[in-house]
Amino acid sequence: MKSQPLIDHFEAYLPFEEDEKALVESRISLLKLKRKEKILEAGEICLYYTFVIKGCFRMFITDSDGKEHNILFAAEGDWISDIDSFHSATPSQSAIQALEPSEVIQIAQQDLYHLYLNIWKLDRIFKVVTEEKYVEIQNRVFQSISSTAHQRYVAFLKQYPKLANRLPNTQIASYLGITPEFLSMIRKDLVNKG
Amino acid sequence: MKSQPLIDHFEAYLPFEEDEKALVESRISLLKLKRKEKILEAGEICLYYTFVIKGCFRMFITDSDGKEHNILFAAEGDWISDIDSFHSATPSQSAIQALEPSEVIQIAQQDLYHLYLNIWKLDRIFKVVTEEKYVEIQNRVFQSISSTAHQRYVAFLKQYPKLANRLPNTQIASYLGITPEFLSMIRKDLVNKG
DNA sequence: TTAATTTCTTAAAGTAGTTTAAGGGTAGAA
DNA sequence: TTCTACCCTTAAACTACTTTAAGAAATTAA
Repeated sequence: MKSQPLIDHFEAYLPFEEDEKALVESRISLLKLKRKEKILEAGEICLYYTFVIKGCFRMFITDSDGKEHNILFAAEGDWISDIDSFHSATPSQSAIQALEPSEVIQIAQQDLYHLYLNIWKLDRIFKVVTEEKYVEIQNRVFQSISSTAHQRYVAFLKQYPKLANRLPNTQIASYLGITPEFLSMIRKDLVNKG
Repeated sequence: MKSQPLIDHFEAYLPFEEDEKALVESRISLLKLKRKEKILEAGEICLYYTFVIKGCFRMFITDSDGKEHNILFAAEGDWISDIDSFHSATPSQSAIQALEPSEVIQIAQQDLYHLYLNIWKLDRIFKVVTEEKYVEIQNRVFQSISSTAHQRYVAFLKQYPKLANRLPNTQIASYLGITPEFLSMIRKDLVNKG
């Protein structure tokens, strides 16, 4: 059943009946992506909530000088979408791109709303999922506002030890809000001074 | 009825029955605060979801050098709480303080959970409220990551024209992530160059 | 109304992080 | 296997923002 990874995810919050599982199964689609493929381009409307089964994605924005800035990463078991664009049906400011060959489950807007109306549990589950995502991004604001780049890099290593090994430093630098060159100097300092 | 402003807020999303209103009424409390009074200290567990009826609050963190950094503001009709601390019952990293004499409605954790169990609409409403808060903080990350302080100040003025007049520049500078001195120079530049 | 406190501004010196440039390393594609 | 595109590092010059200091203006408390 193609929705099994998603059902497992939901059942980590609340148990599901068979008819509920079947309804979910009927309203999702599976997608495979190559490295660098995008599931959302800046300026498009975000039409899907995307659940990562395998692989890794980045959400990023491009500033007025054409520079890309990573907002967040999503790996196995994470949701990724531009919530603003998805719900308001306005063009997205951000883009979402696979950093590795990846597999995802997608739910289109009208299907998600249909599921919300027919499975009350999903209101509760997505309330909690959104709260968790809120906490994640709030902690990102805490760090980016109150720490030096050096402290932020050390914190990133602690918080995402797996991602730190999977991602190229250019992507990490973009997430930390610094240049790859400056990250290089930080790494050098860390080796020298412990 | 002390819960009227909150009921009005809820009914902007979905209509409520009389018994639902009565249940809400029985599970909330009203609180008045003086300027500078805190509803949450850093290190405490956030015990309440707080809805602002009148006045204005800031949520801020204190870094290792003792400097305060504003994360967000909340005025009439906004919710404010440390969602992480509230749900995980762990000490809050942030503090919440009134910037003006204020009036709020508070819901304690166990009361909110009781309401969730008895009024299904609240799962949906708080899912949407949290999505809205997520979008707000995501836009903050977009700006803080991809703009100069000058651009961020101009964007702040456009986005929060009412707050810009109500708040002292020290609070705005802390939100923008710059010193009040540098904000002063930005304001001077704006007057000179348009 | 007065005193106390906070707020705003200016300016000079200092620093964290950027830019530019250039050489060497590494992985995916053909 | 070789090419090509990307990735990592170093270093010098540069810039956006901070720090410190100090005086004037505005708010708040008494």
